[in-house]
Amino acid sequence: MATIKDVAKRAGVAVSTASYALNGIEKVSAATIDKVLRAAEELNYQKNGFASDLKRTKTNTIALLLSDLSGPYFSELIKGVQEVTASNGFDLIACSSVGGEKSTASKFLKEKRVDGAIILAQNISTEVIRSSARKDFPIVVLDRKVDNPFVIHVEVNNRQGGYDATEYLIEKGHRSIAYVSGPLNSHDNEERFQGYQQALKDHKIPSQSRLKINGDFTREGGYRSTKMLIAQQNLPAAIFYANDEMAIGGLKAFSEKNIKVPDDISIIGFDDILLAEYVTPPLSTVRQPKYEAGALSVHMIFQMLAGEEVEKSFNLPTDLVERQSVTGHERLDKD
Amino acid sequence: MATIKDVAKRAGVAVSTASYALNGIEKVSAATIDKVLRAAEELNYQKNGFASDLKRTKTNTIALLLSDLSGPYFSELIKGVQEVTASNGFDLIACSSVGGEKSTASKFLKEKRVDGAIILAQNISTEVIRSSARKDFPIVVLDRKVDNPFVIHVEVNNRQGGYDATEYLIEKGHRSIAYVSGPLNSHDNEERFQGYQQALKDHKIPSQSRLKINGDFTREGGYRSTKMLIAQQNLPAAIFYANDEMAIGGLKAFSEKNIKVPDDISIIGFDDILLAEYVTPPLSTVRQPKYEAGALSVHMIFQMLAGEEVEKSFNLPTDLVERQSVTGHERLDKD
DNA sequence: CTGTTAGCGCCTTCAT
DNA sequence: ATGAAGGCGCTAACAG
Repeated sequence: MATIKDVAKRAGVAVSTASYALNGIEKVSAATIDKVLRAAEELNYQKNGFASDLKRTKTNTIALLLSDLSGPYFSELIKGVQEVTASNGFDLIACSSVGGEKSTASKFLKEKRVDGAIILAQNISTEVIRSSARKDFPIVVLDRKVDNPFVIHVEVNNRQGGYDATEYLIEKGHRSIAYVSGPLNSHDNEERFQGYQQALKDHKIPSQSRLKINGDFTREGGYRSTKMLIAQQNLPAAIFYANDEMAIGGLKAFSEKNIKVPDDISIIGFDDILLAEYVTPPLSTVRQPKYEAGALSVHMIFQMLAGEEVEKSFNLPTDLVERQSVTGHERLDKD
Repeated sequence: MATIKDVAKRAGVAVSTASYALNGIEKVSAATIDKVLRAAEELNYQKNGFASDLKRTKTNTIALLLSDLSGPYFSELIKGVQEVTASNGFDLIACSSVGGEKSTASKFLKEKRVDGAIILAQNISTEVIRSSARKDFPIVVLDRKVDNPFVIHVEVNNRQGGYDATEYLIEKGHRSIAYVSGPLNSHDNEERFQGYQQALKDHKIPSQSRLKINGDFTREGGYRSTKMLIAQQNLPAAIFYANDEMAIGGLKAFSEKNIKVPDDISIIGFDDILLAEYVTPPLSTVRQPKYEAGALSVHMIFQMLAGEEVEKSFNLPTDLVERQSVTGHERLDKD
């Protein structure tokens, strides 16, 4: 591989001159630029990005660290991040944190291979984040709290979202409402659950522990939980699934048992993933402002990078989207 | 930021010793390792990834260059790539090529910031790919042909897939079959179209140019094309959409005009995206082995990296997946 | 087992 | 306008 040295030699100039010419710095004559460019062309010269970054101590790229690159869930978020990043002339790379501590994502964090990072990946330890963030390496976290002046929190208001979903069900006349939860260590899940509890309480509906059941945020988990609920012979009037994936799993369980949604039971999800609109019946859910979250995150990174004083915590509102998985008719409740 | 020098000084050893200790190279005593690690800990030392890569001239990471990170279409492909990459102890980063020549993706290619790359991004020029690939930087392309001994082609047999889809429609008794195409400059589209034409020919069905219409691979495009077809008052018995997105757009157009699929018209797509199973009616389509393509791609990169002699071109078979958008009853055809 | 040292390829100050 | 030279932080001979 040709280096800048080779180019300089071939063009018959000093390395520094070649560097100037290559980087378009106004210090060399047109003739020299021409010579250098031609030499570079002939040698098929490509600059070595690392050497350059090392010298500049700046990469002009930010990283998006995701627990799973292939998750369709991230689509909108990525779009938000991507657009803002590009419009600021920065590069964006995405990497996955499968593998936990030794994942690519952790490595990028620890080795400061980028100028800033946005994290949505449970399996990266808070400790790593805390010890990596610093003035010239701001980090935005979307799924937790980290105690460090250089990390910014962008959250959606999961609690309010959970509250709204539950209250919506209540207002439709349902009183026994189950909650199919995500993993217990999930902050998001916890918040949604708090909202659910609060809504129940505000409407003077006693919460029953048998109606809280774990679905692990997966479609499979939602399917299993729903089957259990069905097996209990005492179906609630409505179910609030802590995310859409689980709700879709639930839909499958119901359809297998020939239980009609929403005629026999009302269900609502959370997230508003792409699929929600296409399942049968179309799933009512709580939309998360994912695009906005992504865009805001990058925005904050740039502000931090510019040394500006910024808000450290953001809370984005959710929207209830009504489709057809909830009805207004209360079914006969036996409890 | 603390450097290895600081660590060495604090531990009271030479830099090389610190380096050995930090990298777990069997050359230092346990006591020294301990001293160094402690010093590193105290200084909150993090290695500078660039310096390290620069020195090693090896990054242990491969890049996946996609035209759009947020496309749900890539999900399975990414999964295949990710798993194989991880199981080989390499890192994976994904980046987008929005922005064309000056995109992050192009930059990664040109500046050799990774050890190998997998490309599925129309808007990266073949020229850049050709001039970047070399012995220590193998590239696999999923969407074109590039003339360079260090680029490998992994293709899905689009032609056969197009043929199969068309023949399937023919066997179901349909004779007037429209083709809603993708962008004309798309290699994939062209192949699918060839397959379509060939099947028609083999079954002695004349192809009519009015039945070929451009849908641009987008849902919107499929919607528009379908409306045009409907407006012509002379609907074909079946439509082969060159991808699922367009077919889903078509479904919308039909439902608006109250035309029943598959009773009034049969349609088939291509890709088998996640949604295909969930639309109404579930879409029959041609599945692309995306996971396999991803896995195979990385695999080939590793082989190249290991200096092995390898096959330069692969052609993966497609599967026809029957769902409910095609019927066996031919409708009355007027042409 | 530990220390000295020479670069990796590039950028950039300083001198010419 | 151009050239010489000193690092950026790290690794890996080589010497002890």
